[in-house]
Amino acid sequence: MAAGIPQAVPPILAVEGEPPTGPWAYEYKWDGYRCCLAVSADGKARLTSRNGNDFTPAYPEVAGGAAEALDGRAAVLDGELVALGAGGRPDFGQLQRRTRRNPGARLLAEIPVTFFAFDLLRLASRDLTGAPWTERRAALEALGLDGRGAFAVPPAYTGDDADPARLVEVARGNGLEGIVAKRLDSPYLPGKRSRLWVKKPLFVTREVIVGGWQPGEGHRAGRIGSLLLGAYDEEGALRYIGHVGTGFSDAALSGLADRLEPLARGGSPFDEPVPRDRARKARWTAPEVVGEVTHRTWTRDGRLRHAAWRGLRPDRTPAEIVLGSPPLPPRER
DNA sequence: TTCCGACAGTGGGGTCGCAAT
DNA sequence: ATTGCGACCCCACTATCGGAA
Repeated sequence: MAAGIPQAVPPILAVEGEPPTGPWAYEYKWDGYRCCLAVSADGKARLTSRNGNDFTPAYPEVAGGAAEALDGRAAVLDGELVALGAGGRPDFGQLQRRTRRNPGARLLAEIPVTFFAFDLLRLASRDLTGAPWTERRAALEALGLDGRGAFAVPPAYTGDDADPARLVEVARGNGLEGIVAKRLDSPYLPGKRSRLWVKKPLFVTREVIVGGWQPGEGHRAGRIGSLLLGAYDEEGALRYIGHVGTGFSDAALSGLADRLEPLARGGSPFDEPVPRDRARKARWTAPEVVGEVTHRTWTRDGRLRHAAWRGLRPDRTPAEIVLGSPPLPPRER
């Protein structure tokens, strides 16, 4: 451990649920890497991931700019490392393109990252984790970090500004992940999942066509591991839109196996190539089963990101499942 | 008694580095 | 040179268990 740098604090984790009303603050939920930034008084800094890995070398503009931004004050900050893409929206795919070990200068220039500081856990020698959120927030804002170098202090809404329903709508309209509610009097509980923070992520519900499946492993060996999903484009071609491997109960898994078994066929039903490592393990089926999934966004390659199975849609026929039809807005869940 | 939080284990998309082919 | 694999990141889930409420 380098001398002088305060120890990283494991992040407090939010539970998922409806944002409470009352003595709560609301912030937007940012799509990036949750990180702890610890800075010593002599300007040394370390960026630590949620699982305790050292991200300092991968994002030198954050650690390197910390000393200047803090003007020689030792501090420990909780925040989200975010890559801002088109329109200033967080772009997780861009963030992933930044290497961990050997960040190249070219990539650094092309993909700037910003550290969104949203909590202050230590300032100089003072431990703030036991202080209420309002006090920590005031101390964070007093640091004047917002807009300095790679740093931002995203807004927090309290009092009259604090209308979670409206903030959810704003988040939806701006392509953000959702909102997080934090109780005004809450201390910071390092490493704990706590009801003091409540996150409300946004999801899209989408109907999909099942074009095959992949066997499971471990305690799901001999059963379905994941489903290969598709949808028709406007030209009537069945496009491959990714996999879903979670959200099934044991009963749903068995039901799906029964439903898909008579539809087995030798080759892919998709009208475009499925990635080779996926196709290798695939068991193809006729594209006759329609189901429903939730997901957050699309990847650059047109795959569902963070998809979860919701259930069969026997009321729908595959021909109805067309991409490019009016997209459903993200739905609250 | 019920409920909640923590944990383990399954699955996804993605990137990078390294070893095997 | 290509491929496969693991280690990381983000994440959504199910199933289970023990302790708190």
